[in-house]
Amino acid sequence: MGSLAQKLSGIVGSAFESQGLDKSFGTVRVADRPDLAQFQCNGAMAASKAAKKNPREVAGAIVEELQKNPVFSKVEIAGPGFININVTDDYLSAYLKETGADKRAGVSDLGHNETVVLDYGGPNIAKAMHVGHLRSAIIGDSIRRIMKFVGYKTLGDVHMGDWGTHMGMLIDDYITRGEEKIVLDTNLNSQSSIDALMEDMAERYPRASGAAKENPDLMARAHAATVKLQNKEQPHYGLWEKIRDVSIKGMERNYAALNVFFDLWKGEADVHDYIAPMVEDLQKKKVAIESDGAQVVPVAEESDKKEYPPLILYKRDGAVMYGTTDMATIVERVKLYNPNKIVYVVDQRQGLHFEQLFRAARKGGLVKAAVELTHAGFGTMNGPDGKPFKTRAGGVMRLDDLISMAEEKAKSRMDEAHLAEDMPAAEKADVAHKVAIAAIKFADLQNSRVADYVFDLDKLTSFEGKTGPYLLYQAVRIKSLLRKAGYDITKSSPLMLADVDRPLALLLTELPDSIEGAVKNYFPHHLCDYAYRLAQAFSSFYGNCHILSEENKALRDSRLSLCAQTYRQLELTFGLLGIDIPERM
RNA sequence: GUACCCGUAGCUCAACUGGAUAGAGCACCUGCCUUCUAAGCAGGGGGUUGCAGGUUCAAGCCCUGCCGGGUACGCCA
Repeated sequence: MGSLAQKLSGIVGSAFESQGLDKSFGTVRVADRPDLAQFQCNGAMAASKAAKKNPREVAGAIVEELQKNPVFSKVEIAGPGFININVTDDYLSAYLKETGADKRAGVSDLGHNETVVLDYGGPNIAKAMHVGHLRSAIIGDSIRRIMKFVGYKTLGDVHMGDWGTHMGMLIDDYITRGEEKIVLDTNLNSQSSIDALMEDMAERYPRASGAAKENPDLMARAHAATVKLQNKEQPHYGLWEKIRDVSIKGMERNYAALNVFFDLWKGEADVHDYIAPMVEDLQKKKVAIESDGAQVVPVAEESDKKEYPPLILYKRDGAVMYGTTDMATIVERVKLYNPNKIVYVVDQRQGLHFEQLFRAARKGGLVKAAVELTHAGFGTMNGPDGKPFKTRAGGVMRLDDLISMAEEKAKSRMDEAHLAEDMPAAEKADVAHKVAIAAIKFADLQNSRVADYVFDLDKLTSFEGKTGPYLLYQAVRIKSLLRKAGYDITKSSPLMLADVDRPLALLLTELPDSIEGAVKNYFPHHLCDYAYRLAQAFSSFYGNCHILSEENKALRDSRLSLCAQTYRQLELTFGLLGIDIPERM
């Protein structure tokens, strides 16, 4: 179906065709000069070359054609050859009625049920989740929700880091100190028992890892332990299984708090059995060769402007690396799901790794040429000082600590504003939680994915301006209004558009553009921008006319209908961002 | 050293991939709560888009060269 601008593009495109010009020149967009028109088409200027006429002449012919069409209330030429367009209120109303009733809110089916695997987890099972996992989870989960909505079959995979040298270090430390019982005696049904092991690892892992870096003997032992683990030898493998089970419990808690969902709870270890046959195959194809005692896939190409190190499959000591498991994961995904796309939502700093991986995968014929492999990388989350985010003490902040801090801030801010005072404690805590998550997620998602961003807890919990809580507030306000009016939120009434209504009505036609823009480049921030503009347009509308006291019944119903549609769009958009709206606040 | 990313209002960020007068939020200033939730609304000041060239009807966006910041560059993930 598409946005209103897309529909108009079809009409204007036909007008270009009737002049013997390509219909793509007819692309219509929302005007960036609302004082001049509702929509604009810039194609006449681009088409003037092909037509060998001056731009205003081309535009003139198009305008003449369009003026015959009753959907337009105004079509005129401006400046060097812009075509400015207004539509009639009837046409606008009919569009809103149609999309308001549509299951997909007017968005076209872009996915065609194609399968896409999304990789946006990557927590390490040797330690508790920390802020470094936040962006991946938030952005990746949002992309998954968006793609699912536009018709893709989506599979989100947590893809745990559970098979590398770090596990060898940790497990070797338990064994050499004879402290295996700490792991093995952990009771999976007891939160305190789980916490105890997590705390033990939180102390042990950095110490073991630091010691191994200092001491080559320890590092050699860690590598040996890693090989034993990867060969599933005991007691290494048994310890590993328990650590993994305990860690998953912690991950589940964290991801549930963030309202981040995964279809697949897989890890590097799950693909272990694919590795040997895959490497054999690559060796047979001469794609994998020996180099410095390691087995590698060279990925450099003639035309390269920089150096591409090979992807290492087996290190000199025979252990595998993350490139190996990533390759094997592609093999598994192709075998089990046959995806059309695989999207990795991973820190931008791993860009080179993914270039190597994709080249090696294609060179080895692991995926068909038509399969899209994308690294949707993101920038660093910095603190207010502009450097990577740290605790006050300079350490890495745990994810659950960060969430509690945001909840505390949300709670105290609600108290200050005397909000939710009459609520039962449980509901109040739930609202504070939703406000905190909305604050964190919106602050992250509103920035362009590729850029670094500053995470300033004080700022994003100040609850003013372009923030998650502001958006929740507007949504809740609409809901409350509709409740008071006794107007069914799913209903729609015939629209009567006065000057105060029109900006909101026009904005409501843009939803498909913002969703499609978000899908195209895996950019959720386009959706944030739309949600914010919508909330603001509503707030302005709300301030400019008093709806409940409106005496003209038809106008009152029309406005309630606009409110309901605005709410439904906000709810949909927040849903795609992974943000929950409380009933009241 | 080589490659990639970034540089936009005092601060934090947008700009629908080349369109008209570069937009928001915070901060600052002026109004608005005895009517639907003021976490709000209406308005104001604030810019040589790092610098210099180039491409074209049109450049924050594309090309070249500088300046400044970040990141990555074989046996970690």
